[in-house]
Amino acid sequence: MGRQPCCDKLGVKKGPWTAEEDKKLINFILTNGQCCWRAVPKLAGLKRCGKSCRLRWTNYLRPDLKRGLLTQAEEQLVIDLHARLGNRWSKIAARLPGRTDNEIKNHWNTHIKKKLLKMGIDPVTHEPLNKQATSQNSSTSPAEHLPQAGNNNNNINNLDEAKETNHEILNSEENSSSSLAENSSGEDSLLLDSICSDDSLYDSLWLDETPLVEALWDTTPKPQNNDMNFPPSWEDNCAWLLECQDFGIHDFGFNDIKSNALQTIGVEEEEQH
DNA sequence: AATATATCCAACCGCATCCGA
DNA sequence: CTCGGATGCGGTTGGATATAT
Repeated sequence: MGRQPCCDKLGVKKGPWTAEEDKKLINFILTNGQCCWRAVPKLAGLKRCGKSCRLRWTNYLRPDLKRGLLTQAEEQLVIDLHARLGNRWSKIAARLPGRTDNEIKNHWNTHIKKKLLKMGIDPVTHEPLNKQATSQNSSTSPAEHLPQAGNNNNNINNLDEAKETNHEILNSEENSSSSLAENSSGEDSLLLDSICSDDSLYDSLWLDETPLVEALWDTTPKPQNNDMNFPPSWEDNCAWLLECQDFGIHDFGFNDIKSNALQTIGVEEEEQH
């Protein structure tokens, strides 16, 4: 009854990844690209299910990942997008280059939610809490107001209002949290500013279209591509990845990521012995 | 210093969706 | 059109770490 679990085979490992496993997966993906995940464990010599490999790669090992806390601008963008998209973390993550849905989801649950509550804003509806108490009957989660295919006039019409609200949040945070402001890079601020000041771009953020900002970063396979083929966009644009396989990638700004990964591998290997 | 409690985040689980046969 | 396999997504869990008592 029901679907068989994908990882029910004996000998399929679960739990935290070891450095050795990371190494195998990194080497495999860098050499062969992201092909069908089901085949990856076997081909890479891993005793994991494909799902687990995909998750490990997309959430942790991918070289284009940013590390560390979300900047203020990113956080603000997450709030904006959450107000429109609800808990559609992958959609939100798609608008934040180098961030994963898991990361954003975790950050939302641990940081942003609390911040909004502290400020008297309901993190689900993005309405002021006291206002919500009076209009509880009609209020639902933002996701429920959302269009399935991006044509909800209410949302479009409310963009300015929502933008304003979110700018207020941003501004009040600037006053209350200098550390956040320090964390926010100039690039991020510019990114957010340009997005917020450009209505068409801002509107496009919550439509199911790849924004210009993201297009510059997008290294993921396009959906229409056959997964068995290494996506040309990824390979063509990231020839460096293949070069990175055997030597440093410090010239590309990803040095922290891979060297961290490999450092971690080294450290963990030492610890294990 | 020891213990309890809170917080964070990587990873898992199960359902939804996509897509080819 | 239907079915079944593969992948994607969002919710949840559990272990590690930080903080409070």
